[in-house]
Formats: sequence, structure tokens, C-alpha cells
Amino acid sequence: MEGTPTSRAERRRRTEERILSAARAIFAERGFQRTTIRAVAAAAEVDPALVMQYFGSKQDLFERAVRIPSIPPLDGELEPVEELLGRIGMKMGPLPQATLAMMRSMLTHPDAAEEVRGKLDGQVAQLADAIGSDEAELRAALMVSTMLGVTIAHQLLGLTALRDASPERIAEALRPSLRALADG
Amino acid sequence: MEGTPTSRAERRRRTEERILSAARAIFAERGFQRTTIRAVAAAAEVDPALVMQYFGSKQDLFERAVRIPSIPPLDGELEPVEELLGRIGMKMGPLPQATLAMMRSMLTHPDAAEEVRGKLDGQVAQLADAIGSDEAELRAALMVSTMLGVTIAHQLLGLTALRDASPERIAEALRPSLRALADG
DNA sequence: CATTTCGCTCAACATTCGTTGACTCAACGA
DNA sequence: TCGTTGAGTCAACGAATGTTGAGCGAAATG
Repeated sequence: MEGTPTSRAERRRRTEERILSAARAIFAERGFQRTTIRAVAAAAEVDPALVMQYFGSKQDLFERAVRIPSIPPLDGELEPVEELLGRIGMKMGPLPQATLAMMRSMLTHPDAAEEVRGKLDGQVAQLADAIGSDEAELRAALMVSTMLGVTIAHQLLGLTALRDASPERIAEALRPSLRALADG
Repeated sequence: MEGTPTSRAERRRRTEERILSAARAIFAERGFQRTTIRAVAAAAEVDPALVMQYFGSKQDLFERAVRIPSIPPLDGELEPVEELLGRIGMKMGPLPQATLAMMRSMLTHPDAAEEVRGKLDGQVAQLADAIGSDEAELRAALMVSTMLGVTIAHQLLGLTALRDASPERIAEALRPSLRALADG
């Protein structure tokens, strides 16, 4: 019907997205080291060489694939605690694959570690600025660390007590704790 | 002086310990995948083949090296919250290498993940039993997750806000948060 | 239609790594 | 002293992996 179903630019775009999607999924599931170009290629139904041709190297593929849709800054309309709690899943669905891939790799891939540390440091700065009482930076860091720990335990490790808890219940139970940190 | 400084049993014991020590250090620094038998052998000043001869396989070496000096059960003499806080560094020094190695690997090595999940589930059960009010298990899981997150952010990621904070300050700032979770 | 462009595949290379088997040499027991 | 044991080394294999270059065939271009 509409134009050639397979123009060159279109094919290229689609294959590239197929590779990126497959890469995100596998990076998220296995982390950087254990993800092989061959596995990504197979999942994308493509030759391994093509992945290299498109992205240059495994490292570059990783960077392109897990480029996190940068954490939106606190918009200040909500209270910081609620803003944070919202992020545990009340408003947004499950974490994007890119984020999971990044988290999965952050303990064993130096670049991922650096990236995550930077992102978290940014969040800490914002939060500290928002709550701004005594020892704000330390307490903000603990709030962020708490979110990190809960997310890891819930999404990556699958603690049995958290596995079947709904994000809402988790957020609810977590609220007093975060508030205690925010208020001081 | 005392016997031959190099009896057979003695030499064996020492070399084995030297390998295990090197393995712990490198596993803790790089995680399971990125740790090579060759690197461990080099650090222990030994031939790679000897490592295999002693421990059979990389996986076996890992299991032997990171066998955590099993987390002591809550002894019930202290309040659970204080007990947990104590573990962040007030009483004990820095975490043992074995624990760090386990944590470093838990997101990318299925066996390590399984092990850690088991250990944490155990802690959750104990804590839930100790605090035992409404939704105890969920809240206990969140307490454990918080400790996990803070430890990761502090020891493995090195969040700048936490890097130079003393364990005492961290524990102090964290107390109200954990208490909020424990009391409900 | 002829020619060029380029998405894509095939086969291979170089390296790294876990693992193995033959061998060396000092400690040990008779 | 002599044969045995066992700690430790050396060289190599086999598999996996990131990466590369030549080539094929269809789409674009004139």
C-alpha cells in the first residue's frame, strides 16, 4: 500500500532499533560482561558483524542502548518525599530496560558505576537542596540509597518478601521512613 | 628453631590461604566474571594450574573464597534497630572481603544472587519476628533493603555524599528512618 | 539499463580464559 | 640411601568472544 514497505532508510532504522531493543533486554538480564554481541545479534535476528558495523564496539552499543531517559529533575510541585515515592512505581510503570541494564552492570562495569554514581549524586544534590535542613546532603544521600536498595532488592534480587508486594504497598510502607530522613 | 619452617602440610596450608586471600581481594574488586584465575594466581605468586589443582574450578574457588562468616543471628539482647545499625560499622570494622565479593557479584552471577537472596530472606524473617507488628515482613524487608542500599552506595559505588561520612554519622542519621520502619 | 550505493552475511583472525596432562624437584617414609 | 609422594611449574588445548575484511544482492541513481 503505502510506498515501499522496505525503503533503505526505513530498513536501517528498524534493524537498528531491533538491535538496540535486544541489547537492552539482554544487558538488563545479564549485565555487561555476560552479554555477548552474538547473543544480541541472535535475538535481533541479525549477523553479529552487523552489530559491530552499526555501533562500532560492544562498549559503544552499551552506551547507546542504556542511555537512560535522564531522570526528570524534581519539578518542585510535589513534596520531595512524595516525588521519590512516586518513582517507586505509583505513577510510572516498571523501570525502563535501560535503567535495569545500567543497574545490573553498575557493580562490575566501571563505566556503568561511574554513570550511576553521577546520576545518583545529581539526585542527592537536588534532594538536599529541596529538604535543606541540617545535614541535608547526608540525609538526602540516605534517601537515595534507600530507594536504590529497595529497587535492587525488589527488581534485581527478588527478595521473597518484596516480590509479590505491589509498588503501592511498598511506597506506603516506605513513606514514614523517607519522611523521617527528610525532616530530620 | 621450630621444626622445618617448610613442612609439607604447612606449605600446603599457607599456599592455599594465600590463594584464597588473593581470590577474595580480586573477587571483591572486580566481581566473579572479570576475575581471572590467572590474576588470582599472579596475586598469590603461584602458577594458574595450581589454583585449579587446589580448588577444581573457578566456581569452586569462588564458593570457597566468599563463604561468608555467616551473618550472626540477632541475639535479642539489643533492640533490632540498634542491632542493625551496629552492623553498619559502629561495632565491626569494614565489611569482610568475602562479603564485598559476594555483593559485588550478586547482580551478575546467578549463584551469588541466589546466595545473597537466601541470606537476606533469613535476615528479613528474623527481623520480622523481632518487630512483629502489622505488616512486619514487608517492613522488615524494607529495613534490610535500606541497609543493603546504603552499603552499596557507600562501599561499592562510593556516592560522594557518603564516601567521607563516618559509619557513626551514617548510622546516626539512619536511626529515625529504621525506627519508623520498625515501629510502623 | 548500467552503475553505484549500501544493508547484510560469511568466514576468519587474534586474544583471552578455564582447564588439563606431562614433567620437575624437594620432602618424606622405610 | 632409595623409592614414593606430592607441591608446584610449563606448555598447550579447546572453546568463546570481540572484531575485521571480503563479498553478495537488492535498492537507489543516472
